[in-house]
Amino acid sequence: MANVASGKPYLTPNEAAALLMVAPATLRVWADKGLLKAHTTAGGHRRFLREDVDSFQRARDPFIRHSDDGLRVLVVDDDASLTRYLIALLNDIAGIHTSTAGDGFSAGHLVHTFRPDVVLLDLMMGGLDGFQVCRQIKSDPATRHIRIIAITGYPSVENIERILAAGAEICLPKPLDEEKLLALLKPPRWERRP
Amino acid sequence: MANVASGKPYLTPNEAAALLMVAPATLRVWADKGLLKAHTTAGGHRRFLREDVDSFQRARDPFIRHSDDGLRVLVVDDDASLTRYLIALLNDIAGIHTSTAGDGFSAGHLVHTFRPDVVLLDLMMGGLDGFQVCRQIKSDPATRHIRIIAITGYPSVENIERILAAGAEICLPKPLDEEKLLALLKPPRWERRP
DNA sequence: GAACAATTGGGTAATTCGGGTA
DNA sequence: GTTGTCCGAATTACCCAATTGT
Repeated sequence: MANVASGKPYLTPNEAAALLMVAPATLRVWADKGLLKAHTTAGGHRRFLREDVDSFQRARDPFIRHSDDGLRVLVVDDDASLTRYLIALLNDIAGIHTSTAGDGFSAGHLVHTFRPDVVLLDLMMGGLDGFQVCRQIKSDPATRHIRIIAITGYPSVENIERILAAGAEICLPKPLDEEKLLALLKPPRWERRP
Repeated sequence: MANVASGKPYLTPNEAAALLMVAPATLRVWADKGLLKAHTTAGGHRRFLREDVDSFQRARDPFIRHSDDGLRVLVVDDDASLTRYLIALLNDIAGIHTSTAGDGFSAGHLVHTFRPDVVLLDLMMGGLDGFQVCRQIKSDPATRHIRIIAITGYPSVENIERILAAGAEICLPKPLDEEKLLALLKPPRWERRP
């Protein structure tokens, strides 16, 4: 359970199996054959890294491009000026695709149609409870893997703890620290392996 | 508040073939021709996403009826008592499955995960613009087929015209006329509308 | 730390799948 | 254009003790 940020850095067999669209039993076979890199806990249970699963899938499924042609970032905020600023910032970086939602329905819609890798989520926007949104994204197996970076103008200890408990990876205060944000977006699971 | 009904996030060839009402062999042909989007497992087996199967089917026959196991109704309203009442009313009818959303995000989420045939949409709920929701559902090819029944406590001529223009099928005033609602839900749902 | 529910591993048998061909 | 059939291969179901997480 000890890890750096808050989200789980690994996938359990069930989660990995769901991602690869296969039964857990099949995953064991693959891992045993050495096709898919797996780590083991002290008790012998398998744990998978997202990047390993991704590259495994990418190597064999022609229809998976998900992480192949760019990082997909969804900005959820009703502050149009901040949104524009963020989009401009992110679009300048090669390989980042963006989309925005200014209301709850769009956010819920785009989580499925845009299929973001990361969501930049404003905690308090009109008519939208960021905590609940985060919890919902994390509770659906189909969207659980999406990284959530919370943004708030009220970075109280309580707010930060709540959103991390809801599954967010980190909570950034406003005004945003550009470099920090970009550093968060770029490195993790973005390197490609042969 | 929002119950999410989801099992496996993917379909095996047999399951997909059953949904499309063809033999598995036919599915292979379609997938090979690229007509139906298919993922492949490491061992070469095909896997299908519900959403891909649905859109394929809809492309072949826009008037086909999808859920064989009953009418799926999504109630979008933040008035918990009205919601409970509606759910109780609808659940009494054999063959009707229900789900509810009390906020915008849940609504956007459930439109994709619950896959309703009909949405009962409150026009003015806190933080949610019913007109825009309606417009969004109707503008997405993946959800365009969903019937929208609007509900409002302010059935002004303007409101009614606006929501119908946004793509709703009808606008019912509050308090609800039970019989009218049920009459709308029950018989016609695969009649062809031009 | 102890208790409990959910998940996992391992092994084998049963099922489903792909590709070629009719 | 769709389906049936055959066979080797891939995937899955099933059992229960052990591990994990809360």
